[in-house]
Amino acid sequence: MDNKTMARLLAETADLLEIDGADSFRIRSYRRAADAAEQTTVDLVEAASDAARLMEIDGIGKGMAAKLQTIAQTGSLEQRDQLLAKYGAGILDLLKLSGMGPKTIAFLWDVAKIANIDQLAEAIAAGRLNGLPRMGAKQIEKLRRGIDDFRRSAGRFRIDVAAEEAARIAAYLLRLEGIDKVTPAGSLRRGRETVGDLDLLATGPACEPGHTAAAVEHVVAYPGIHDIIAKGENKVSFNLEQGLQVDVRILPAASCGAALQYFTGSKAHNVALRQRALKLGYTLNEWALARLDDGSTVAAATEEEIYAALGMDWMPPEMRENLGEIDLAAGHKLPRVVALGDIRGDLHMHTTASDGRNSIREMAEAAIACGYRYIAITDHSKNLAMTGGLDEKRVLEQIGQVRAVDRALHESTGGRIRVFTGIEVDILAGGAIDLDDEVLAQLDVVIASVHTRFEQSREEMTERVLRAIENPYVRILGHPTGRLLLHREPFALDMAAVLKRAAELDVAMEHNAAPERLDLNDHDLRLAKEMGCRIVMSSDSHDARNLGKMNYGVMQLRRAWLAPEDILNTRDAEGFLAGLRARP
DNA sequence: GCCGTTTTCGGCCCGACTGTTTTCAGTCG
Repeated sequence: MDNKTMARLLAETADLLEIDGADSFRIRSYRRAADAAEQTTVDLVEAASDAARLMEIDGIGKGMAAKLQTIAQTGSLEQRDQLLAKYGAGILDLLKLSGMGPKTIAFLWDVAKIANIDQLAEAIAAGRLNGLPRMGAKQIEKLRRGIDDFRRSAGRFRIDVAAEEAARIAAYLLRLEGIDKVTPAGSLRRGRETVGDLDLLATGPACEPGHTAAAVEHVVAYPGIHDIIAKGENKVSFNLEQGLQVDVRILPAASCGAALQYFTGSKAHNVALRQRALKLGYTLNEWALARLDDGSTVAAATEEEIYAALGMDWMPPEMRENLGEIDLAAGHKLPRVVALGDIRGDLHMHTTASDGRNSIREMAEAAIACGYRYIAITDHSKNLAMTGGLDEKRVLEQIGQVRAVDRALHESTGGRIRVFTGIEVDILAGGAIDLDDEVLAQLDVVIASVHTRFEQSREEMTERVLRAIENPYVRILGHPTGRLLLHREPFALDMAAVLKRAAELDVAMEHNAAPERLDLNDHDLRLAKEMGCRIVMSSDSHDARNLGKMNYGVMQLRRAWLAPEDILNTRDAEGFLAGLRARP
């Protein structure tokens, strides 16, 4: 049991209590405790032996400490179990549907005993929701669309979630003497936003042919396994508790490169590569690149050798989608794609002034530790009231604070870092911005983001965003598609029109590296480049610890073949500011 | 259920937007 799981149990209890109509402040306490459990660096299971230690954590009181102890001991929580027994496990899925909140769920359970998504879909199809209070045609249509969205994403996992699982399993596998290396392959390695299953390649003395029994037994003993799908001499497949399927392949070191290449894919890339191999008189499979005539191995131990034997340069996994990379690699003309180390500044982050967890100075110091040369502090503006967003007066105060930190750090670190002032303003109906222009004029970076989801037509949504970026002080369009991965479809937005206008107005597009967002997808990013749109990579950190975590976002940029020069914040501070739209 | 006290109970982030209303409940951030 890790902190994350404990946090999940508390959060689910909060959801269930909310559906059950419990006191809203008590529910908030569970949410706070769940957040605290997820954020804390204290190992909760270890600390559970001493309630006082748990209570030192902000948001954990006497009651929560006792509950955490129970979870640590029994792996479960009574309130949650009872409510799940009452409503069924599927009730929590309903909460994931767009437009479905606890009140609606409770209501539908009361009047129609709807307890999961299938029952809701069935009730809609049978017209049993028609005529119910607050259930008009539009509301029902919204729920129907929510179900479609949910089902489309079912079975896929966000890349960061999958990567964490992969790391956990890898750490476990490496505990066996004789497994030296575990490498993730598949869509995880290619940097897809979501992955359907995990491919892990294990090598080492215990993975050599004829000696894999101990390794196989070690794999099947992994504690997180829900059920085992297949178990052979060099492959074990299983499902994890959360439904993620994992294939662990046990491979001889000699075939490592061939296997890595083969299982990384993509399928289309591999098909094209095998065709090329055949033309050259070779055959390529997961064991080796071999000669067709006598079957002798040409290359197998590393990917580089295999690509080289095929007359090609090695390429990053993100590029392997058969979109022209094979010919380019054969002609030694692969473009250099951006890497994490190219990013020199982070332009979107929050502090305790709104909903962040750290001060301006702490963010700046964390940025230095990441090797960044500049950051911008961009708290929420007043319209996002629940985050404690800043009004005009507080923005002006914060500008002073940021400048002071900038000066102080400039002196103490010898110009190691620049701290820019900024704000993340909200785009209101009609494209209005929720802060006065006179205040915006004083900020280095103004990010305009759409936060609220509107059930508006594509035309109206697009118009709204186009209006917003016409504001002369808006320099970056944030959350351009407003999507949250796996939860919601992106806003219906004419991205081509938005990108074109942004390019004309010199407004940069933000590619938000937060893995739940990754605001622009592969297609949008390619389009942005085509349109000559400036792109800014940012972390949207609410915690200093997330500041350097742009790896998934950068993988996305690489998938779109973007070069360092396509990204504004690969430049130095002056170059970055100069690349942004000029302030009037 | 947590917190901070005026130390034993009262306060706890709130504004925009939608749909179904006809004055507001529910969802979202």
